[in-house]
Amino acid sequence: MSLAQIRYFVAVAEERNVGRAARRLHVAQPPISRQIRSLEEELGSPLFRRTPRGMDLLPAGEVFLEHARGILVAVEVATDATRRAGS
Amino acid sequence: MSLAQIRYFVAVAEERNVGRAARRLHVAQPPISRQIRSLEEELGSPLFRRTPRGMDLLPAGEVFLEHARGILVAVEVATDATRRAGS
DNA sequence: TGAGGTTACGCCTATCGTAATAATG
DNA sequence: CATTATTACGATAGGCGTAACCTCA
Repeated sequence: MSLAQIRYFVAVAEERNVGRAARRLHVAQPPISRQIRSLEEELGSPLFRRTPRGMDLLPAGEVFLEHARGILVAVEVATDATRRAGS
Repeated sequence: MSLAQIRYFVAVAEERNVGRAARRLHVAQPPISRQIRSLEEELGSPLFRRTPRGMDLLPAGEVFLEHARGILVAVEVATDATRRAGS
């Protein structure tokens, strides 16, 4: 698992659409699609249901989403606190 | 910043020695040394003081260490909770 | 049949390991 | 001068983007 995968996941979960997530993150769709699949494989279960209109969060995805947001915030907090401590 | 960098950092901080951290993580010393330096550059300040006997945590390093442990735990918790939810 | 997700494929960057080098008490 | 960290360097793997393809209401 990587922080990029977590960021991609959160964007897709919030946009419910890979293409919009890609534009928001300034990357192409395929990297997002691949990283989401890789994350699902690592976690052992699908996080989204694919529909012709986009991506619907499954229950496992909802669980991961809450934790994922916390991880990204924790990284920011760690960065800021360390930068402050180093000045 | 990557989760690998955070794991490398925690190992070095706990072992106070790059070589021991490397053995513990089953990688060679140079990757650890490089990733620590890269992390320090990203955070804008050194995290360790280099001595001929190893690595001493600086104040900024102590700050980062506490946050870093929390991030790694959060990743584990997120993984376990999601695996459970998907079963 | 159109909107959106996925696969194929080639490139390119990042990371690794081995070996050589530096630094310091 | 021994111990430890770092730099050099070549090899490999992982990630990205473009283009082609699939899927389903």
